[in-house]
Order: sequence, then C-alpha cells, then structure tokens
Amino acid sequence: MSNNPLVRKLLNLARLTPEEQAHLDGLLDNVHSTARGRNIIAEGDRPDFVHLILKGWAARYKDLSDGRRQILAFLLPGDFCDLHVPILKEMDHGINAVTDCLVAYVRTEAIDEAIDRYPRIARALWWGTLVDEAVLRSWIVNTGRRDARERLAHLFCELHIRMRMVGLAGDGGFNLPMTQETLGDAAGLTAVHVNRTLKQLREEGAVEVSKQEVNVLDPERLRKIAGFNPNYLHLEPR
Amino acid sequence: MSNNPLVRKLLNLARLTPEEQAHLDGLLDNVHSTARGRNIIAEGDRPDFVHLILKGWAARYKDLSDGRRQILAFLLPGDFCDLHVPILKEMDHGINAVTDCLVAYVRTEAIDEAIDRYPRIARALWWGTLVDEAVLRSWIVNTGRRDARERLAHLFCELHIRMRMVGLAGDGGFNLPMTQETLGDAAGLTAVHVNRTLKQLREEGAVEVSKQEVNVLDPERLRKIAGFNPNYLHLEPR
DNA sequence: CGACGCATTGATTGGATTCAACTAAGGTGG
DNA sequence: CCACCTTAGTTGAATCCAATCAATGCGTCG
Repeated sequence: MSNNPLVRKLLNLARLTPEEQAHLDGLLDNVHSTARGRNIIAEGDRPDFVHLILKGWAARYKDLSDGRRQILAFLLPGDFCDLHVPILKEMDHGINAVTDCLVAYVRTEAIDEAIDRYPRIARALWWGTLVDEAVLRSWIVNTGRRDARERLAHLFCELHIRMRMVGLAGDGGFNLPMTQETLGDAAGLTAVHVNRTLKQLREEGAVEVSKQEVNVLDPERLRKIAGFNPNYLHLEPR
Repeated sequence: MSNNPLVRKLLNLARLTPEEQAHLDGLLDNVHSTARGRNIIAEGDRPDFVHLILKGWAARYKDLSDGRRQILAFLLPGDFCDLHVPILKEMDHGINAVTDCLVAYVRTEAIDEAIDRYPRIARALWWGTLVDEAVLRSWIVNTGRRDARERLAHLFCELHIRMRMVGLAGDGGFNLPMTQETLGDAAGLTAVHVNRTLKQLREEGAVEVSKQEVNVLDPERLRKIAGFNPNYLHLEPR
C-alpha cells in the first residue's frame, strides 16, 4: 500500500496502475511545512502552485469583518487545497493549518501534464473535486437545518469515514487534533455550546470526545442522531 | 447578444468566437418543460443526460427524513444541474422546478466533444462549475455565521448579480418567483421568520420584497447589511 | 361562494449565545 | 523546582434570536 496519501485516497475509487501511482508520487517532491495556526494560503493570494496536504489537518475558512469565522472544509492528507487556482486566479478564502502540516507544492503545469498523459488520473482527480463539492453541500444542510447535536454527530461520521479512507483511523474512532473553538467554527456554533453538546453526546453513549480523540461508542446510534447517509461521498465502486 | 443563456453567462468571463457560440447553441436542441413543483432530477437518479436550465428557476435541494428541507443552490437560466453526473453516476440530491422551467437535455458525449474540440469552452465550463462551488462555500458562511437579516440580504445581493449576468435583471431589482417558504428553505429559516425579517429589511429601507419582486431600495445599505463581497463570483476579467 | 395557498401578526417556547467564573494542564522563567 | 501565566475545557445564569403554535387576512381559482 502506497504511503502517498493522495494515492491512498484516489485508490478508494479508481484503479491506478503502478506507473500512474509512480507518476503521482513524482508530483510530491517539493514539500514545505507550516506550523499550527499559520496560513497555508490567504484570501486574495494568487498562488503559483497547487497545494496538497501530506500530513496534518488544515481548514478552509472565511472570516467576516467582525471576527466571526466559518470553516468551510477540513483538509486531510491527500486533499488538495486549491486545485481551482489555475482557473480562478485569486483565492476567495484562506487555508489555515489546524495542526503542524506538511504540504506539497505542485506546479500547475505538472498537474496539467498528468491529466493529459493519464486519463484515469484525470478522472480520479475530478472525482475528488466532485466529492469535495458534495461535502460542501452536505455542510450547508448541516448548518442550515440540523441542531447542534445532529450537526456534531454528522461531522464526526463524515470525518471518521474520510480518515479511514486515507488509513488514519480504525473502526473505534480517530484523532481529532483541534480545540472546541475550531469545532464550533466548523459547525457554526460557539465553543461553549460545542462543549455542552459534546457532553450530551457523551452522556447518551454515542460518542466521547476528549484529549483530541474521538471515541465512537455506538456507531449506529451516532449515525442515527446525525441522520447520516454516506451516499454523498460516492464511495461505491462505479 | 445571444439569447442562449449559457452563452450569455459564459461571456461574462470568457471570450468566445462566433463558432464556439454556435457550437454551444447546437447543444441545446433537446428541450423539455417541467412544471412548477415537479422534480427535474431526483436523489438517486442516474441520468443519461446533463440538464441545463433555459428558462425559469430551479433549486438544488436535500430533504431530511423528518421533512426538513434545505435548498443548496438556486439554478438560473444558463446553469447546469448535474455536470458532474458522468463521473459520480448517482445524484446525492434532487433538483426541483421552483417555477415552470424549460430544460435542455444534453448528451454527455456532446459535452465531452465540445470540451475536446474547443479548449476555451472547456475552460469556460470549468470556470462555471468553480463559481458554483464558490457559491456553495458562501452559503455555508451564510447559514453558519449570519443571522436572518444578514442572510436574506446576502442572498438578494448574490441573486441580483447572477440575474444581471444573464440579462434577467436591471439595477433596481429582479423577479423572484417563489414563496417565503422556499426562501426559508434556502436560508435555513422558517417561513414565518422570513416574513418578519423581510418586514424589517423593508422598514429600514434596504429592500422591499413583494409580489414576487425584489425591489432594491438602497443597494449600498443592503450590501453593508449582508457584508457582501462579490469576489467569490470571480467576475473580473482575467 | 367556498376552498386553498400564501402572507401576516401575536404569544409562547426553546435552542444557542453571551457573560462570567472556575478548573485543569502545560509551558516558562526566576 | 515551583510560582506564574496561558490556553483549553467546564459549568451556571441571563439574555436573545428564531422556532413553534395559532389565528387572521387576502387574493385566486375551480
């Protein structure tokens, strides 16, 4: 099994030849590290590279002028930050390192070349961006129509699957290295209310979140609370 | 000026030759109508065609099992419903006709062919889907971090620009043919609260919404209430 | 005309925020 | 090494925004 998280992720849906996998490995030679709390990309940037998370957690976010912050997506190893930059030029949001991160800087021409040369890579990358988009839609439902308890439950279900996809979680739970404040910024809640809601989820025996660890006590109950339907992650073999 | 809304929309950012425009016109020969309230596509469908709105309003939506509904996007003339279907196969949400609609059914191979033949069309279509994605992100901020008044103001700002892009609105306002219930499903609010909030926005002289018409009384004030920054629509000429 | 869909308004409830206090854990420096 | 400080988590009380429940008005359409 490749230890290139991009390959691990794409193999969840596409079959890739060793040659194709090697080509993807070759893209990730220019690696930088970003310390926790620093921006990987800021709103308004016009990056020359496409950025891919290799290690750690990052968050796509937008800030309002009065300080409110909304996280738009969590980026795990294997996720691209800004595959769209070659077309859109300017970032309309920022990417922040939630933990210390290793980030690959990929030349946009190298992406174009891989897409031209390997149709299956093209298809797999496209699949990845479409799943990202589906996750965005799911987050709109989350913030728009679910209450705090359902929201956090849904977030944990999603992150658990995505962490498993890249080999970073087992069945019992996963590592969630962020504060309750950050969790609130993702769920559209205050840190205080996240705290109370986590307590409630713990007391009803669904999930226990402590010390950066999510411990899924009762997966079935958690899915039920969340109303979780994984179809939007499009994981069935085509 | 073309009366093909797809061309009108794409011309906001791409320069397209008459030949390219004619080719796009040629894609839209298979037209069906859908009555208000009917689904254009349902969750779980695996459509054989890509659908494009030619006339009317449609809504991308998800329903929860207990009846709560969240609208994920409004689709205007020129917008694709499901450009992603060739890759993802199964719809993870539905598309509903908010008004009577005219919808073009485009063969997926015809899209592929246009993309292969005309790189600029490819680029323009990609730009369109990336803007759709940016709009999704903006809606997450809306439902996650803005209150009812800010949310509706932001929605009106966005729709006003998008309507102008396809020649369906002037400076003073635009036609919004939907109930307050539907507006609530988009903003993550109840119809009752939408009603009260519209009243408030009217009383402070920002917008007047009545009889399916949005009348922007004070654009500057509306943008200020919304905290509206149009950068996410990526409309500057590249 | 009566039925229905939609808009409007009032009264009440409830979920989430705000403000505030306190604890626990970790890191730093005198 | 421990006093001190910072950061994160926890809990209580008060407040507020939006949901809920409910009633009414109004126009349209069969």
